[in-house]
Amino acid sequence: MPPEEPPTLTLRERKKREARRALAQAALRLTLDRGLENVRVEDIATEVGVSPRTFNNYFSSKEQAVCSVVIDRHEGMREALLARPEGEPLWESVKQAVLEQYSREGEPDRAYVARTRELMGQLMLRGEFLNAHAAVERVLAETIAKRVGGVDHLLCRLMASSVESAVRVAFVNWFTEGEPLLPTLERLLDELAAGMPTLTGGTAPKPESNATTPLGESLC
Amino acid sequence: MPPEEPPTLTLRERKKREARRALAQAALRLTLDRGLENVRVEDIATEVGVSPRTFNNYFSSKEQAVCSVVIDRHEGMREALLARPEGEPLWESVKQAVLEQYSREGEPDRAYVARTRELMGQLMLRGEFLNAHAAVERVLAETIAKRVGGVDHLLCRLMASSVESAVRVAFVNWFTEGEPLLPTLERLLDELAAGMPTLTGGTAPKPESNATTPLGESLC
DNA sequence: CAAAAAATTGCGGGCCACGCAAGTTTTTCG
DNA sequence: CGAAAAACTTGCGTGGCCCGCAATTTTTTG
Repeated sequence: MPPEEPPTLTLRERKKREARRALAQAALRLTLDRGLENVRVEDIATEVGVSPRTFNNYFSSKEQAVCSVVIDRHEGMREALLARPEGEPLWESVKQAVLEQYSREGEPDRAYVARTRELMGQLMLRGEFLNAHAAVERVLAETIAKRVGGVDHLLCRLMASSVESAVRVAFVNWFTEGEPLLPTLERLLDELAAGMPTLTGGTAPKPESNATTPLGESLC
Repeated sequence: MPPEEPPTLTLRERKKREARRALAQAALRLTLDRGLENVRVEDIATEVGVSPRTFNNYFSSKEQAVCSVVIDRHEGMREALLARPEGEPLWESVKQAVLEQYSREGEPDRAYVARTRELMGQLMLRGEFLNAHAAVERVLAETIAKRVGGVDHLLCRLMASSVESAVRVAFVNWFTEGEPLLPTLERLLDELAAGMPTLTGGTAPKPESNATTPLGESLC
């Protein structure tokens, strides 16, 4: 008998994950090469060596397969957030967790920038990409709730949702303007945490003492 | 010759708008009655008295037709925002504009709550609803940019995006918890404007002088 | 009123999602 | 171990959707 006894991972389970992963990757690769509309389900299935029908056992659409990469991101995000030290301010924790997650993936490949841009456009159009982000958002909200003691779910969802907004905006900015992702992301999260003083600078709704936003003028 | 000379609205144009509107409404009504999966394109077309092929001249999918109601909201939002007085603080303007728009539509029909919930579930699943929100978001960002002088587009997009986040969260809260929409919305927008002090209250990232957030304790 | 411009419609094709009923692989248990 | 059970894969067939194309009808224009 084999000495390896995987704790809770039956062989079946491993195979399933493997297949799913392979399908998602194939879908992404083919889409980056040819554009989404030139990839048939049959192509993806063939690439992995599996029947088209089987593809639909794992994903109910091409778009879903491509976006599953985005969805899987939630795991890393949750772990990163829960791993932050106890006493740290919430916004700082969230910021670091998000940055950590996105720096782990690295700035996307230079050669694929054009393709990725195209892909993003298509996925934005079809709603599937946004849908995927919504999934990440739910997990993030849960995690935030756990982090702060889980009282006001509404606010947790708001925070998660607006953080995802920042991510999306930064992403779009990256692939339309070519500016690096992480600095933009950091800046946007800081703005969020402060109620966007740079925009509202001259006419802050809750200035109290708006000594923190005099330099915002240069941009707005 | 007819004495009426519509300024820039040719007859053709009116018919098109009418048809589009009729199709969208039919799509929404049927979906609320039966659920999206039980509505075929053919049904919608028949309801309006038009060929199925024509439906696809106006909308490229059922989902798009249903969501066009959401998209049309952007018009009202833009006007409302641009109509706010000059000197008003930006967050206040945005808040009032959004509230105005959503109070104009009125709290949704009691009888349709259950149906609407179901519909939202389906539309959330298909990403089309989120897609529609993204469209509103783009217009909102533009409008905000115009409002503040249009310099930092990135921040404008962030603000628009997070405002839409608040709207979505309030909406979901409405149809899952049954709480009234407008008060929730107002509260969420206030929280956004202040960087969500209620959540981060005890551990604000940019306290400077955190004399503004002592009362947040009650919730968090 | 006639020619031009624009919309509607039917048809045909390609593709996609999924239910169903074999067939195959993995797991379980005596 | 070895057979029954459970889980996954696959082919087939169905219904549906989206869209290009070309013919027809409607509206506009001069």
